[in-house]
Amino acid sequence: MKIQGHKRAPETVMLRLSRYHCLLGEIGGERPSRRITSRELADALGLSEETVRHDLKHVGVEGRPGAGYDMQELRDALQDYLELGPNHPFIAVGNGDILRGLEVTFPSRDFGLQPVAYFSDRAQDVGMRVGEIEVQSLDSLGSGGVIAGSSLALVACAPEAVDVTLDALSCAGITGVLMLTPVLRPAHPEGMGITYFRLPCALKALVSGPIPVALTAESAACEGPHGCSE
Amino acid sequence: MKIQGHKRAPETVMLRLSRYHCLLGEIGGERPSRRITSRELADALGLSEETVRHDLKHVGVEGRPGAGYDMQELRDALQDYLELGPNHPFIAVGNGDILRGLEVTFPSRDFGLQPVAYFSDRAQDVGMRVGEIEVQSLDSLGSGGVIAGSSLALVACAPEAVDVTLDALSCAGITGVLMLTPVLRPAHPEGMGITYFRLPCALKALVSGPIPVALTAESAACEGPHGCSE
DNA sequence: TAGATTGTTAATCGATTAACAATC
DNA sequence: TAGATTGTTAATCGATTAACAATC
Repeated sequence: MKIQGHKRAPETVMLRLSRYHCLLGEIGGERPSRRITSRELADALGLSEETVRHDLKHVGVEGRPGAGYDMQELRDALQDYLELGPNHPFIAVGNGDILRGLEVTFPSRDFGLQPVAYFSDRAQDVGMRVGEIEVQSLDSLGSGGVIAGSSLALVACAPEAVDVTLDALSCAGITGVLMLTPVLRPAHPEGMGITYFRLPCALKALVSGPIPVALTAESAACEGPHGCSE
Repeated sequence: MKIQGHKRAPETVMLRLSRYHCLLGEIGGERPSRRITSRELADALGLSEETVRHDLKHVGVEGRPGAGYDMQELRDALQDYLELGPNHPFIAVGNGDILRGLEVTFPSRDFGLQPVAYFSDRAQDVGMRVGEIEVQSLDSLGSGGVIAGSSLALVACAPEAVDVTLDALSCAGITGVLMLTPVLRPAHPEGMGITYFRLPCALKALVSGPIPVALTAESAACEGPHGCSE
């Protein structure tokens, strides 16, 4: 029942906006309140400063010529534009191992994201504790209705469980899914946005040489031999 | 010491080529040898048929007007162009949990990818078995030299360990890295191509509404309410 | 004021889509 | 031959880069 206010910027831009938001969260901790220029942002993320300014136009913050943008203001504006809460809730679906592993690999709270529930498709995982959270059965997700305030899910279940999972998530009111499980074309529940991270494809595309990129994803590379202690 | 033969197609195209390769691997098992049209490929992956034909031009396979492409020939050509072996080796770096979890979530062998070594940055994980593979210490990677025949790595270590990991991988001769750990700007060893999957950014970009996309990544979505048994 | 950086418009570049003739 | 689908060229679209005047 959420109303789409503004017209969203193109996907490419949305992705970069969230990178600015992540970056500001990181350096905001260091130097609390100061100004930051489009050049600084650009350098930090490997973009051009024009791109940054163009992107920022979308969110409607005003910079000060000669001085740059107010960090606090910029971060707030981004958060607003992205419709993010200060500790934005999300749920995750996957086997117990990957849920536990992700807590280390992806410390979501450091990025302003808060896991609020974990679900597994494996019976053996149910009841296990991962961090502060007790793993629930996928069935309880399907029947249980809406998960408190969350519309976001990270899915890393087994390939066989993808369709069931998406159905259950849809019923639970999830509208945005980040899919880590590699599937070619899952059944797309209506009203659900899915972003795919295709591990096998990204790996295959990497083989034939450096200088690869994925969008989610920007990347850099340099030719020449690497200097090792060998 | 690999020589770059052909000029690589643009990144977007490379990514789609690897999707075709994955798809052919999947349906190749079902119906062994037959022809497939650009329309079929396009429909299966949510692309336009013109895009498919353009992409396929890059790899240099010839289709037959009125009939389509020979599936076997196409798959071989893609494999060739992507410089993939039939069971292409890769290594993975991450904590024991995520390594074990990924075996389920991402059954790499089904996609023609073969994990040949696992490394962890946590002492407690060393010696543990994940599938057939014994987890080694990250240190042994740094000192050990080249890993048999592999130049590809999937990295899902802790954020603190990213720089160390990349250095070690570089020394071990790894030239392509798929980075799951979210880091803004890691030190890039020379000659290494890194693709980033930015979990926090992708999640944040998903919040403000359906119809998101990431490149790695295509996605679809529809407006309107979803039909649930509620 | 001078210096720096923004906001904005125009130019370039690349990728996708459309159109259609060539071909099996 | 007729039908279908490829290969290829042109048109469109969007995103990035460049240029520069406006402004703090």
